[in-house]
Amino acid sequence: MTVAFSPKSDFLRVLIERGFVHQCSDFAGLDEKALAGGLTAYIGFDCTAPSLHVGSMLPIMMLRWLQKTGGKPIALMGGGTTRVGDPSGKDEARKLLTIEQIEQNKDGIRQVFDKFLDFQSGAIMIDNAEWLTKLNYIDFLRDVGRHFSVNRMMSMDSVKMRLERDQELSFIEFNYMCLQAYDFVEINRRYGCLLQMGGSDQWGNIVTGIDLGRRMGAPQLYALTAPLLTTASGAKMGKTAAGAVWLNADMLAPYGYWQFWRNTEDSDVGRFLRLFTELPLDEIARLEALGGAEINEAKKVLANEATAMLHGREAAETAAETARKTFEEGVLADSLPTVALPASEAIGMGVLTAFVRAGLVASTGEARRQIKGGGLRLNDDAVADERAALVAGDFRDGVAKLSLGKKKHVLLKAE
RNA sequence: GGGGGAAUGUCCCGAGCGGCAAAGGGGGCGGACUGUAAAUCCGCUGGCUAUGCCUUCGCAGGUUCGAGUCCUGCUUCCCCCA
Repeated sequence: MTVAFSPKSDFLRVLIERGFVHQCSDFAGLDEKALAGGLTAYIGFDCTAPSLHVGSMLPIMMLRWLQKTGGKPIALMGGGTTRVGDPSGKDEARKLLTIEQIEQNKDGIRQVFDKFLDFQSGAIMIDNAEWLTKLNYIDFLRDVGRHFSVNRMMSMDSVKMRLERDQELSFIEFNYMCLQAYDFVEINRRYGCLLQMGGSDQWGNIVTGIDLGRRMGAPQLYALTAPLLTTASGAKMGKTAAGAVWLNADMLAPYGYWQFWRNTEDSDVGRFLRLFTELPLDEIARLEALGGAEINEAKKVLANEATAMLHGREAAETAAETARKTFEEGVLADSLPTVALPASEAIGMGVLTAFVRAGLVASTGEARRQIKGGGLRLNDDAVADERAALVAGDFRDGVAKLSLGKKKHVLLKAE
């Protein structure tokens, strides 16, 4: 998406240059506010999982840039809205999370924000449970509900689509918009926040909030959305074979995170460097221009920078080194993911079981199939016999290397 | 309130004359080719202590040697009429 507007403020300039901007309710007006300094903006995050995943990196980076350009970022935890459970999507009797679970999730998510935002100097994290749970239905209807135009909500794309397709749109879901809109007004009232950002799918909700603000006498509010991120081949970002690409280290080790970025498609490298690193644009332009196999250098830079920001420079370097040894030298790197077993159990264990225990395959049946397809390797030799067992000699220095395909390696350690 | 449809492999979509571990796609995984890329081609895509055994077609019963398929009841969803 090319944005024609030429901003005067650093905030908008950086966001536009780097490709964060999809739509804005009023570029000129927002630019002015940003230029005046101290712009406060927020983004909402769900608390449905104990960690955010890469899909959330884009909004997180927007908050980070806001702070870097002199603004005040607010990370809003959806503790209140998560309690209702977002009903969008159709099937699934979705289980409601308990309040304790939500609190735990919040703790996990907070760890990530600590790395990207500076809470000592202005950034804040809030939870909409603080005000939403205290709402009284009658009061809410009287003071807030009357300002919502159902006509208008019916005309929103997300709603129209559902109606046209005869898909159910539950009352809760409809109310979700109202709560989210109310959040915006409430956050403005409490923190003087003028801007809500989010993914492009949030446009309708944000604009509803602006509308509500106007009717409730709030100052002019603004919306800014980021493009929905897909890879160049159209897949949604953030899912890989191993599952979601989590941001918390205890759910995905730095090595795995590094690998995720390293495996970026060629045509995504430049875009991702702009979005997910803070390298200067001319440097990125240089990296992006690399052709052929040289583009791999750009991918390494991307992986290093992105991992360093999340897990620290040291962890990034370790991951890079592990990858270098593993892929470029074919040497066994002792920092690969490791699964430890008692020696008594490990030696004599069937290969099928071993790969299951290492977490590379889900069942012995899958292991069998992978062997047929030549996908499993033990110490870099293809496993040919599914009945083979691990012997003491397989453990060099107590460690055997199990591989699935070319990229996934796990060390099995006999203790 | 009346009438007519629908629910399939625990990722999704979807075929399925009483012999079914169940067609076909998408997605995913693996192999070949490469550069840890893309594109392309090929294979795989219920579980297990495995020439066998066990569990799967909304739920519960029934008919049958044998049920995803036929019958009955129930649940949920959709459409038309009121």
